[in-house]
Amino acid sequence: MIDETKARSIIEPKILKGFRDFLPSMEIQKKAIITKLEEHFSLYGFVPINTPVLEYTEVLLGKGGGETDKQIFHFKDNGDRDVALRFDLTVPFARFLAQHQNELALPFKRFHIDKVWRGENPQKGRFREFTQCDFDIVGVDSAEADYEILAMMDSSFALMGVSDYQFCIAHRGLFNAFLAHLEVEEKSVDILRTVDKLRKIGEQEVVDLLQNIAGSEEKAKNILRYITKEDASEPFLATLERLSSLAGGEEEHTNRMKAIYHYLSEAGIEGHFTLDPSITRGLDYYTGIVYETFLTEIPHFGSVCSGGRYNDLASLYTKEKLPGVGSSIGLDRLLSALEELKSPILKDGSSAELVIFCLEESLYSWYDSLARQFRKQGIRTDVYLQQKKMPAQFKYAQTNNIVFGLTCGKEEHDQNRVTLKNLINREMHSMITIEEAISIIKRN
RNA sequence: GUGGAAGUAGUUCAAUGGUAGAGCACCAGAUUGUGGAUCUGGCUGUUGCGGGUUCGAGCCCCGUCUUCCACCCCA
Repeated sequence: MIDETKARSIIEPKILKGFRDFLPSMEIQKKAIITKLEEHFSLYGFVPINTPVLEYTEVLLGKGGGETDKQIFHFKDNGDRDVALRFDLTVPFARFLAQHQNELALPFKRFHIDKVWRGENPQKGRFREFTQCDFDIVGVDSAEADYEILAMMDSSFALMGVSDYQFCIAHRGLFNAFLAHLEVEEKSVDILRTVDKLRKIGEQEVVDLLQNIAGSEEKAKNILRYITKEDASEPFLATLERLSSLAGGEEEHTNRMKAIYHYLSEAGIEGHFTLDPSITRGLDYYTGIVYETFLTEIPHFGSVCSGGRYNDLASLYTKEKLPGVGSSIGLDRLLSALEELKSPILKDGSSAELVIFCLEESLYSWYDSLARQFRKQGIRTDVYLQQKKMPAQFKYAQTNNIVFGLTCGKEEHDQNRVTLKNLINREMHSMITIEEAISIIKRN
């Protein structure tokens, strides 16, 4: 006989850089949050869609060029087609809209929670495979739509139990008007990227860089004046007026922002939003309001929820003009951040609420019938599948964070009673009826 | 993709170029129809992987993989 384990060569179990396994404790929490968000979006009348993980490379790259090219996973499939893993959920959504516009009623409100892939170098909170949670409104260009997305961001964060965050918002259109007023709009991409670094490298560094880009110290200082607040307490509307006049008395975008702020105030949530003109967003398809979300204690983690208005996203795929506004929550980054913060939101997930211990293997059928009765009541019930000594069974319950255990043997079976134990405080309820056990568990 | 630091048991960490270590966790047995105990015993491991230098490498050199950090960009 050949020793099989020795004859067979073992393949080293390993996974790719930036990719991760999720153990039950983490996956249970992630699934719970996703379920909550899905229910939440449905309450706003949003509908779920899905798109393929793999698309034609040309579809995802669009006009191509830029950073996306370098970060996208692409390869030839078995039929020699150029294919790519989706880089975000927004571009496939644009393709989806162009392809199905006749089947959809506008405005169209959709959400999509799924994985995306980027060939970036990983760091803490930055992965090559991660889950995004997108929600968008397409087919309407109005302050009401802009506001609704912001309101949903706010209620989503409240729902997830996250505290100490700040939604930073700005207006790309207003900023572009300002750059045009300064006559440096042809440099806008470089300027946007530099401005974005303000909170990282500081004012002086930004001015130096801007001076090279814009051509004069005067213009660089003007840009800095635009992107910095007079002081931290400057009110939203005062900042807005100042930006408007710096942009030469711009009205259209300013009025939009005023209207959005009005709705936020009426809803009583304006305090969660800061007008931060240094927020610009690198992606060049944004045309209106833009936003990023930082956790107060760890801003270096980067934005955990961002997005904005894009008034011509589907233009690559259709001649029809489809304005939209949307937002994306970085679920994996948010979870990493909460882990870093040791957030109490991340309680250990449990596999079940009740475990039926095995005291007598011969009573298995009875255990199973008990389990069916508990499950009928919606109680997640686990049956221990072999007769092991009790410490081992208790340990099993502990590892899986199960609160209640049913310890029943011949005595209980003969009297059709059960003995229920709270495994946390070790309180025993001996020889009670199943109905009593159910109500104790439900009360917990 | 570029640059820097690190990688030792399941985990937290030790070991001058000279024989693989400690706590916790885990498994088995010792008393069990009720626990986190004690005792005994055990696995704790090709020192991330592959080469090189050396009589001899966890340690020095090269490559590679992964993690973390910075850049780039971003969720």
